[in-house]
Amino acid sequence: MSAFTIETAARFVDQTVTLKGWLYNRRSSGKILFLILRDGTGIMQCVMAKNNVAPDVFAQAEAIGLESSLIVTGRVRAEARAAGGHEMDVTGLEVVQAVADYPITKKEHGTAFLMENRHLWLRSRRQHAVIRIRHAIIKACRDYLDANGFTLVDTPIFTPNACEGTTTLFETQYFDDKAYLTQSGQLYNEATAMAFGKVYCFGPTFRAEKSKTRRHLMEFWMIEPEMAWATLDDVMELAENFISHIVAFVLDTRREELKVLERDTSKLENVRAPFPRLAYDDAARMLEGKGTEFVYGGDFGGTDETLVSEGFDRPVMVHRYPAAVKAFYMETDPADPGKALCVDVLAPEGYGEVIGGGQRLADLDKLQARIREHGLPEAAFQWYLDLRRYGTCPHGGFGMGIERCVAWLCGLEHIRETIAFPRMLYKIYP
RNA sequence: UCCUGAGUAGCUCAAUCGGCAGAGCAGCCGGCUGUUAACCGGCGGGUUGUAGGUUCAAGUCCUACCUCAGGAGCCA
Repeated sequence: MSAFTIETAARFVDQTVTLKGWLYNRRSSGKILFLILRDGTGIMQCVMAKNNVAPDVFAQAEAIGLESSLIVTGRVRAEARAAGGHEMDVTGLEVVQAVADYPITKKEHGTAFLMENRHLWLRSRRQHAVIRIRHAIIKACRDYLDANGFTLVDTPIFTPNACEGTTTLFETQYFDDKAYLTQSGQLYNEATAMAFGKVYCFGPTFRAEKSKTRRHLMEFWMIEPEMAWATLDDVMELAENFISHIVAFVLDTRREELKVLERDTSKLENVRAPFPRLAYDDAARMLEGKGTEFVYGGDFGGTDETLVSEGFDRPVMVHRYPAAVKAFYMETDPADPGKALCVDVLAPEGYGEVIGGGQRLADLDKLQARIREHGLPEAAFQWYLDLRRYGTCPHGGFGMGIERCVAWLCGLEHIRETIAFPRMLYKIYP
């Protein structure tokens, strides 16, 4: 009986249960009171008839404000008229705390107000659905890699050097030294892949880019698998199977939440491997005459990504970008030395890049030359170069940004809703 | 960092050419035994983001600043 939660109400039909939760909404019709409670697992309508409870209990229930914490006792009943399919006939009520003036009301609010009250906004139905889908996505990521021979080896958050010299790092004091917050676990992944074969890391990453768009956070979570003895083709195959598994798992286990979000799930049903593969040169050709500012040889902008992906009903894998626009550790294409053996997976419906990865440069001399060309401090990379001195081999992997994946699967306008407490440009409260 | 837009009641927004500061929701009081953002009647609620300026008169026009939102670049 103590195990009752709203989510499992179907198992408790015709039983008297105790529900601990919060007052989500209330409607009244004279001598009958509809208390809509939430308990973290769902929402349930609790019906209190005036002649079923003591007069003071009824009066108390009429007076308490939204988000009052309550312990309600009553009998569970299947009821088609109630959202969720079940409701409770209330016989007992204990008010743990009567709340007045809960800031978030039933009518519409602006984004600024809701973000200022993010700690309370999380209680709302939409936000609840998003965070539960996020959880399902993370579980699917781990399950897939765990079931396919990958070992979780987490990488450090404090790092002494930049992974990619171009992006901005958050600098922090490390006793008498400076340290930076990680922006990728990839270089360390390469070390652990040489020790364990197939590995992944999963954790927060930090980018001090002054980006102010619907696709950027200063702090975001990234899952990064890395495989020894892998080519670009292996990396692409992993990426499409990985994403297919995640989408299938979410469709399978989070239907209710997708419904709350009014997500068009037909667009997600198509997401099955294999994904179309598009060479950079072909993608660039698709952009010709589309009126973008894209110039051949450069990277794609957000609108370019949308233009490329809109011709496909599932994610598209764009590979072999010009080496000049990619990071120093990318392996070059033996068939075209100007190109890097890399891949970006572009999500459909304009959600853009969710995965970036590729095959890593395996040769010691070439890697040393590349580090010099990029003006990176060679001394800091000695441990990384050791990986090429002692048993180098073809290897590769990718990183997937969890928040972009959540935004895509949930069909969200803005990435700020994909994490409980988003860190955004100049905004770090609450 | 750059470009654009917005700051008016607790919240979401009105306010015509510069001429008495308004509505819905929330709150409070009352009504209703099946409501679905319930509904119906009544009441209270304002230093119009901040600081200057123009004017008989500024929410409205001008200047600066602050905050927020949208977009760009960069990226996942």
